[in-house]
Order: sequence, then C-alpha cells, then structure tokens
Amino acid sequence: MERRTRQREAIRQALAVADRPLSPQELLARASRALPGLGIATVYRHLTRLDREGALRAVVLPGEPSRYEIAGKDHHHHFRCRACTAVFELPHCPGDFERLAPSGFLVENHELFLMGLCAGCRDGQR
Amino acid sequence: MERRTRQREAIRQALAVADRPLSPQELLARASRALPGLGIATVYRHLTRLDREGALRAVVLPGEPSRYEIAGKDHHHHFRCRACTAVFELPHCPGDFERLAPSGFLVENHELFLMGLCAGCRDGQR
DNA sequence: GTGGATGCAAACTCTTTGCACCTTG
DNA sequence: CAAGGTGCAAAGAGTTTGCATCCAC
Repeated sequence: MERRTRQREAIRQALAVADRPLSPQELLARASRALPGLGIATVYRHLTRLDREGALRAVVLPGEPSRYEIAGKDHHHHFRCRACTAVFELPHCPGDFERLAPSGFLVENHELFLMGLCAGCRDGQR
Repeated sequence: MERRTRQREAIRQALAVADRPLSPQELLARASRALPGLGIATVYRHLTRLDREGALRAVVLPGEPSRYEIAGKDHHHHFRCRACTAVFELPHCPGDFERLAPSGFLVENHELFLMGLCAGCRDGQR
C-alpha cells in the first residue's frame, strides 16, 4: 500500500508548480529546497511510480535527458532552443494525425517537437 | 581533412541499406559483418560526424535508445506500435509547423511520432 | 511493530575521451 | 612521413539497485 511521505509530497509539489518540464536533477534541486537531504534515487523512484500511475508525462528530446511534467495540463507540445537548450510549451496542437497512419493502424497518441532558436537566442546571435 | 577509411565506408553502407533506424549497437553489429574488429567508439565517432554533416538523422523515441537513419530519404516521420514495438515509417508530413511557435521563435526542424497499434497487432488483439 | 520508503553508495548502461598505434594521402 | 583515424580501456553521465535504517500506519 502507498504511504504519504514528505519526499513524495515535495516531489509532487515541485512538479505541480513547475512552469516547464523538469529533468530529474532539476526536480531534485527544486524539491530539495522544501526537503533538504532528499536523494536522487528517491526522485527516480517517484518518477517511475508517478509515470506508472499516469500522474505525469515524460518529455523525451534527442540528446537530452528526459524531462517530466505533471499530467492533466491541456494537451500541448514543446519547442527546444538549440542554443540555450531551454524547453518551451507550445499552446496549440494541429491535431488530426490519424490520417497520417497507414490504414488499419490505430493512432492512440502522438508527440510533436519543434526545434530551433527561441526569441532571445535569435536576438543574441545576430 | 577527411579520409576515406574502411570503417567509415562500412558504417555508411550499413546505414544506407538499413530498412529502419538503427541503434549504435545494431549498427555496430551490421557494420562488423563487413569489417570484423570494428569498435563501438568508432561507430559513435562516425555517428557524431555524420550527424554534424547532416548525412543522417537521429530518431529518438520515449523510453528507447536513439536510432539513426540515413538522411536524404524523403522527409517522413515514424509510428511505433506499443504491442510489438516495431517502428514504421510514415509517408506523409502535414508540414506547416512554424505557426505553432511563439512569435520571434525560429523553427528549424521538427519531430513527429505517432503511437498506437499497427494493423497486425490490432487484429491479433481482437 | 511491520512493511513500505529512504539515503547512500555501488552497479549498470550508454556514450565520450585519452592515448598509443595504424593508415591514408 | 605527417595528420587524421582506430581500437582499447578508462572515464563520464544518467539511471537503477542492494541494503541497512527510518518512519507511516
């Protein structure tokens, strides 16, 4: 049976208030502020569990560690800036991806990532 | 300056004839058939380099090791079946993703994955 | 008090790097 | 023969696991 522990609450809370997907290390840093001494292994254990429970969503980008965000937000996708590596949420989803699959295939889910330069880095590089 | 070596050719060739994206280990296994003794470090070095040259494309799926495929195929995306884990190429791309990004952002690239059940697994589960 | 949860450190896996030797041009 | 390339092994980075201890119930 599942216990309510300070660690679990600190991790859930840090994920809940995050404005963007967090890597395990980022999550550890944030949750540690509320609960010093928290271990990275505990973060991973809860990420695994929350994922199994469907309470969070993994955001996987090429060449980057996985990031996690709380489930239940409006459906959206992500943009990663190749210069600053920050990941931004995108408000819209074009939808209608079912028609891309061969006939007979069942599309249950999809992932879309955009990559490029964010407004800040685009300015800086000019 | 860049040399033409047996290793480089074996790796390029294995990628070129692959029918699906290959992980570094799969690529090593295939290229080793043409050139026994090939080392995994060399595979990684060439993957890095080919990627920099734009000669290949990384295919990253949540929870799976990165795979690589030769560039220059028609632009396409992938479908992964959650039952048999096979990855299929999709012929079309809806395109026009630039409008999804916030203004000021530069979209250079995008990735789209569909997930669900392929025709075979859908039949089998019925 | 009992069994799940935790922190630490070691183990693992995947990828990168240092270095001596080899190969291409 | 010079400079880049290679294989090996060691080093890194990220993640998982074993285990003694802790603590929620």
